[in-house]
Amino acid sequence: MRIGEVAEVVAMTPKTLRFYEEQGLLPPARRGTNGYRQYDQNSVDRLDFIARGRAAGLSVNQIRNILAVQEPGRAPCAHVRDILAGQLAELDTKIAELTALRAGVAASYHAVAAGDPAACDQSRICSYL
Amino acid sequence: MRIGEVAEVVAMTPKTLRFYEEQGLLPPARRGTNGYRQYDQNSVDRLDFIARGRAAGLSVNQIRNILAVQEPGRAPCAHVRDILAGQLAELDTKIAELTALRAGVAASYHAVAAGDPAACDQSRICSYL
DNA sequence: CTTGACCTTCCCCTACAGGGGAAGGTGCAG
DNA sequence: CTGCACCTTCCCCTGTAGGGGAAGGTCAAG
Repeated sequence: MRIGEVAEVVAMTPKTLRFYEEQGLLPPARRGTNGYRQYDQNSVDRLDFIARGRAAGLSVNQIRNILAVQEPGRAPCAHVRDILAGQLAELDTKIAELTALRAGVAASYHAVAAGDPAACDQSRICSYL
Repeated sequence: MRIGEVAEVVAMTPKTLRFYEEQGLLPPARRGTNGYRQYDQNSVDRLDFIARGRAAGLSVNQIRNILAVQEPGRAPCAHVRDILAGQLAELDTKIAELTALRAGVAASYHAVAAGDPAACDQSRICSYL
């Protein structure tokens, strides 16, 4: 398959596939006599895997780490599990921080909303923040 | 206070303070006769607010929107309230997105953790992601 | 034969949030 | 007076995840 066909199958662009190859997420593609990259079902599977990782919020770097561990030896799943656990912890922290900030903004909002609009209009200055 | 002192107090660098000023998060600093920027407790308070926002994952742009509301002499309270409401909605959306992503990652994590390591070894790609 | 669609490499561009370091001015201590 | 730490502006660099478009090669069809 040519790069454009594969790209369409996996819902990416040729640019993205070349980028992933350059970044080491794909092995250097075989080339035809014309120099065109040639792909097969293996490539599609790998790209689908990459797409799932991206959808799970993993960075290209994290995915490369996962893929690199597959090559030599064993236990890629344990590695994947650890990376996902880290991802969960990161998300939990971020959610907690955002929730705290939301509370702060909500407090400001209620202070403003509870203020007397007349006083505000008079001074043209919002004094409730 | 000089820029370096303030930077240390708020655990940032002088570079960052100049960057925030350039980006409109800080008003253009007063200057001494020598051209040095001069800061006061107001600046520190504002920078602390910015730091909390950044720590919560808000972009400089979002923080600027929040801070623009606090500029005195500008907007009536109704407008202030609306902008804060917009910020709240944005935060809610972001929290919801992160929460959904967390659920997806958690599902993948449990699938991997519950998976058979043998099956993992067989396929070149972790089949549980 | 030529057109159009595809492919190749190459370099630059985006937004984000600053960091590095140069070249030059300032202020205080020894 | 000199050294050093600090400040100023200026421009370029980093990493992320690609996108835009140029210049040129290739292939199938009309």
